[in-house]
Amino acid sequence: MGAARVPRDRWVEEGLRVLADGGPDAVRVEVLAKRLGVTKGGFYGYFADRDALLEAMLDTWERESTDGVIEQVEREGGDAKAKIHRAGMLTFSGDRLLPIDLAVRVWARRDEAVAERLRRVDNRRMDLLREMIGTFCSDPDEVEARGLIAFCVAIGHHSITADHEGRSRAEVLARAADLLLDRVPRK
Amino acid sequence: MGAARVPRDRWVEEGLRVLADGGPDAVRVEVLAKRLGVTKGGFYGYFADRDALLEAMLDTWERESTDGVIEQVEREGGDAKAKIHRAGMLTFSGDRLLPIDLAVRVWARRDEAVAERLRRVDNRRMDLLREMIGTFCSDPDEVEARGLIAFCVAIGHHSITADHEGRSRAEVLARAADLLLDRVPRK
DNA sequence: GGCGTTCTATACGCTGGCGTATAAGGCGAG
DNA sequence: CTCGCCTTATACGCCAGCGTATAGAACGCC
Repeated sequence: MGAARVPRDRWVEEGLRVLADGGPDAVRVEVLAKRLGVTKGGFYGYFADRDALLEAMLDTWERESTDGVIEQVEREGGDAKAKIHRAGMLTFSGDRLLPIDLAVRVWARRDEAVAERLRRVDNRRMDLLREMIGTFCSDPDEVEARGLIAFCVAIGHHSITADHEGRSRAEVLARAADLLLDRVPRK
Repeated sequence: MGAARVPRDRWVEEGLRVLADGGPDAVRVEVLAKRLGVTKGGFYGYFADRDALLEAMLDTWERESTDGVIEQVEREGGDAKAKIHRAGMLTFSGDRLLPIDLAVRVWARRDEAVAERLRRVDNRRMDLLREMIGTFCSDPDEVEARGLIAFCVAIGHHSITADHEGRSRAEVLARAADLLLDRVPRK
């Protein structure tokens, strides 16, 4: 037959796709096999068991979400607002990383090892936000508060289904970015 | 034997508990039965099938999250910031509603019927935020932006695992609330 | 073209979960 | 006390998914 010669990476990739819109419980070996047009025969040549696949998926996600995004943001320049916006776009737009991120967040609530990875990733993101916001805001407590708010909006707005009385979500978000990321006069 | 006489409500309640920390896939009839110290024998007297239970769970959640919270907020008084804070505490603190809310949000991403319910709930919450914020902010676009931000923070910060360089999460959130919910001079 | 490596197909036993059928138990009304 | 109803226990057939074993096909190298 076809003998698709499905390499290890494609199992991981397809696993992440299924994770993204079904959660970890949906990542079933035979389901992935069917989606790859193959039986599970070859799977156990790459992975000891299902858990090994989940580990590999998390490895890939962690690498892409941190080094991948940060490198790309630093490579191109721009001011703080531009960098934050670009990091947000890379991580939380696109159909790839965002749904995986949300799935991992839920997953972390019931798996300490996943929570540990997420903590590493989130801390690196907060570091970036702190640095960026620090360029236009001098009070460290306010920097922290704005950073957390920006982070919450970036990941939270995708889960909120409310409407905005005629405005588009993008319009409301643009206004929100202005409030958060532009210099504001002392109170 | 025991004849625990487990009523319909306890199946729903236990279902919500399991949903909260395992997602809809974890809501298994026999798992609930074991947790209730009973076999699944009686389950099919109350519910046609597993889906009927999930429906009932969503009914209960929707009612508690909207009318329940809103009534309680309006009953006691207070200014806008106090009301928002109280609504936030009722919905997103406590160990009951918050985890269910997060689980439903993820669930909604792959089930249109759930998404529809969530939209109803979120819109009622946004209505409340709009009304409250409108008491100290006159620009409707800014009201909308602040409302969305507050909503995002309320549900999002629970999923973010970053640390804050010595500060506690509560301290950072308090500062964030100041930024969002206090009157700020015109730019 | 042969040969080993690498991936694939198929079949198996096992567990857990669904929904049904049937029998047995407790409880309240009379 | 007894009858009938309501709930539970048990047993069943079914299917999906895991992990293993074994044999066959394709490709790369010589």
